[in-house]
Amino acid sequence: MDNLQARLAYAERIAVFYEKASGIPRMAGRIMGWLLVCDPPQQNASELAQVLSASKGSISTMTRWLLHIGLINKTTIPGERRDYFEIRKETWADLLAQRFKAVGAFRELANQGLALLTDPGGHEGARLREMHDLYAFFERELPLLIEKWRSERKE
Amino acid sequence: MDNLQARLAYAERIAVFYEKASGIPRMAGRIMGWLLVCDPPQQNASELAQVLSASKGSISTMTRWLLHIGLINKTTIPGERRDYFEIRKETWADLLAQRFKAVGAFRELANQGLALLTDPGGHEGARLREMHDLYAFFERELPLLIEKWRSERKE
DNA sequence: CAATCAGTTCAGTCTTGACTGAACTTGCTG
DNA sequence: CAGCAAGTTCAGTCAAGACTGAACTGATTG
Repeated sequence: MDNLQARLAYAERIAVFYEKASGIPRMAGRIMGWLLVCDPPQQNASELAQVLSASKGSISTMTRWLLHIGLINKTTIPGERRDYFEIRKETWADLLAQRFKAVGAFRELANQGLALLTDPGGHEGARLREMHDLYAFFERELPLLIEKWRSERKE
Repeated sequence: MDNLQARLAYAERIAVFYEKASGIPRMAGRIMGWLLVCDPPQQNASELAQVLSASKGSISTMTRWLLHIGLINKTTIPGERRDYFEIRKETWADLLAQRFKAVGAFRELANQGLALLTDPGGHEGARLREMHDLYAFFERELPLLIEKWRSERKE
């Protein structure tokens, strides 16, 4: 690989970005960033630890977490001890779909708030009704958008 | 107010939720939560500090921050020293619109990654191209969705 | 002008959680 | 079976940043 340093810097940039935007642990972001630009696209834990200057411990913890939330795949070649990690196909759409699920929870929270008010339908409830209606709107529309993306993609 | 305790518990729940979902500081979330259900909807700093059992310092810091990102309004009654805070109208749509701007940055990041590859159009670049295309799609569609919401709302 | 009230700033405390390193488990290989 | 390589677990360290409390600024009022 010719530009190792540049690719490492890129992984770091991805990590910082995801940390800011979604609170993803720095090291998990580094792994994701590196798996986006490394060659070959499959890497084992030792390689990750070495190239990212990280302990095996944090690689283990973070890969397990990334597996759990479905951002990466673990593939084992039969007859080999090593586990290989790679970016999952469809990762991004799935990630967004999952993130969007929080919208429903917010809509529900707004409901619970309205239930506390003396007059939910009146002036007092206007703040929460606006919140509720917006989240309900997006709860309805966002899955359609993902669907649209998936069908556009297939063509 | 009859159910002060219940409303406080609600503010706390909102705070925890926003902390998990968006990394918003706990106290800022409490203020938001309380401003959603308090009566009257305007509250000054001392009231907030007292009801939320917080120091004036953190109320000051967090209200400034909430003002900065546009979630609340500060209104001063002429001839009064006190500042009153309240949830901004249109807060939620603005908040989402702002959050969605990050999507453009991600699309751009994917571009930068592709520029690092030897053969961006080939097999090696497939991971980043998928990321790029998805974010580009949402960068295009999400503003339309907010627009749709705003026009539906006006009716 | 003294007294008080509303709010800001800032140094210090405390908590949380990411990360390391070492001990441990597991499975392959000669 | 001994030795080694891959990975996991966990106790301990460290840093970031949320929050407090006290000192401060500035405005109002008697």
